[in-house]
Amino acid sequence: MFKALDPLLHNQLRLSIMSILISVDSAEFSYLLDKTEATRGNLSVQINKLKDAGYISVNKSFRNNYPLTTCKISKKGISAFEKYVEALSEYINKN
Amino acid sequence: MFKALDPLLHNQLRLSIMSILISVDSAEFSYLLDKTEATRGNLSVQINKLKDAGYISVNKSFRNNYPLTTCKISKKGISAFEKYVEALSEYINKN
DNA sequence: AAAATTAGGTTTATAAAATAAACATGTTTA
DNA sequence: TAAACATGTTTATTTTATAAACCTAATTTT
Repeated sequence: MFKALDPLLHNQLRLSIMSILISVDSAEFSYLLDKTEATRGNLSVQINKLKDAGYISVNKSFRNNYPLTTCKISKKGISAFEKYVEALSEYINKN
Repeated sequence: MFKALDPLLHNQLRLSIMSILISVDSAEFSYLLDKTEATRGNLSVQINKLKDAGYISVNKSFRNNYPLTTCKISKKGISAFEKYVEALSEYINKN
């Protein structure tokens, strides 16, 4: 009756990250920090979980001598997100 | 930017329970067990959390000599559910 | 030029939550 | 009357989320 909800997406911070990434080309760590209002530690952990799942790719470089981490959603991430939204609609569309 | 997601509702089993209860007058423990496919232990725990939050009321009686637990969503539960759905739509409506 | 502060994260330790397994209590059936 | 069933509850374990502490290097302040 109820489809499973991808546990990786069914978390507020990770869902926020994915929600942002799905509507931009890519986003910097600081941008995600600002938009999600998470702590740096938590953001770092959740970014890595999404990366490990292959839902996003993470690029590390330097800008003005400072480390710069940039995230981008992957095809797999997009389809997981879409699937999650579809599954969820089963729960919340009280038909 | 992102509204908080009521942690009580942001759980697959509790959300399933609420999703069922919002569309029926009341539901028995066994019915919820069947529809959610949860274990009895997990269902029991989550029902109690929803009850403690005032999102549902729980009635205990007997039928054919066996215990019978019946659940019903409350006004508070309905509005929490609606609020949750609204908050969630912020995350998943990639506008 | 040392000390303090900022930038940009990561790692680790703790707290909270989810879940299954074990238990409880009574009932029915072989 | 012993085994199996019905209906949950409690407890113990595993998983997860999160914040605090830490790290490295760059920059600013005194």
